[in-house]
Amino acid sequence: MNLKDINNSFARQLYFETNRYSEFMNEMYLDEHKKLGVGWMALTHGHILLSLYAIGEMTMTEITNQIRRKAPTTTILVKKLKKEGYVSSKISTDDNRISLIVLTEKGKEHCEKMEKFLSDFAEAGEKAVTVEEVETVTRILKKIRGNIQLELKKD
Amino acid sequence: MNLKDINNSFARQLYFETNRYSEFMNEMYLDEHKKLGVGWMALTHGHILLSLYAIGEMTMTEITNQIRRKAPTTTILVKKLKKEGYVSSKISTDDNRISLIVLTEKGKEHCEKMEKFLSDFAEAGEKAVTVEEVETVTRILKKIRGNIQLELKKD
DNA sequence: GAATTATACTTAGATATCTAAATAAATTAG
DNA sequence: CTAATTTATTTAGATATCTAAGTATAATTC
Repeated sequence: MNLKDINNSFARQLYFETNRYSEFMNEMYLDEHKKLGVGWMALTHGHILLSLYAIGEMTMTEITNQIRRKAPTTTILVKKLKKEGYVSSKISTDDNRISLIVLTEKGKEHCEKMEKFLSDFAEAGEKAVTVEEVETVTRILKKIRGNIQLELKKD
Repeated sequence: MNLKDINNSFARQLYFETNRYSEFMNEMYLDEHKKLGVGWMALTHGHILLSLYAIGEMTMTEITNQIRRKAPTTTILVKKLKKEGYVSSKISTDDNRISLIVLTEKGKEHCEKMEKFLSDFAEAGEKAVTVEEVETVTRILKKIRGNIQLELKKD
């Protein structure tokens, strides 16, 4: 297989397409943040706030898992959110190592403002594709990941 | 639509799945770079080298388009690659603003080493999925992007 | 119950990435 | 032909992200 073929390979084509989708989601969120006057807020900050809104109080480790980043990233992002007044923290009474993070009023208000956008966003998605189509995409992407991993581990 | 539904919406599910795919590709590349003793080399550095290998001489702007990053990022990445001896540059004789970037011997050797990996990678992908499946994924992701953009632009 | 190991989180340091502004050369317009 | 605009690239400054190492507390083991 030559370089040109490699560049046009299925794996690569799907990589470009999945990247484009991720970037698209990112842009839509950032545009909305700008509209709400919080242009400094990255997608991940928003993700933390919305998780807290949905789930309630969370530990740093739980947030880390939710946003699928490493622990130091969470430290920095939560510090920023605290500085801007969107969250507050307290030490767990059960375990002094654990910080419990909660939304402030300002944080809740932000999430309420985002809800309309998110809802419209989600509904536009539901209209565009069916549950079968989502499953198809998921299945195919998983299959190619699985197979590549399997084949490359042979050696 | 409530928050829980939003979080489980098609758009969001696909976002998680596409992210997982991108991250998977990233990890596989980085593992290979580590194996080749170039752990410092990010996916994008590799992308630049392989584009130069496939296309030959490129300007900074052309590289910027290839890697789909902004111009200052290209400056930094190419500077690093130059410092490490993988590329060299010269000013265009036609237009003094333009830098032409080429692979050095070391850069070519790196790409040759990567070729086996990329080829195995691509072939594992070809075995896993069909052209129809790739088209299906592409079509569905495009459709949902297009529809969300359309619906949200109404206001 | 002292010593070891595990867990939760932060700090330090590096870097890929961005936007905005600067530089410098080429092109266009009046 | 000079002035304004466009184009190619870099510099400056910020930040989200990472790994590795540090700190402090809790749990386990001998």
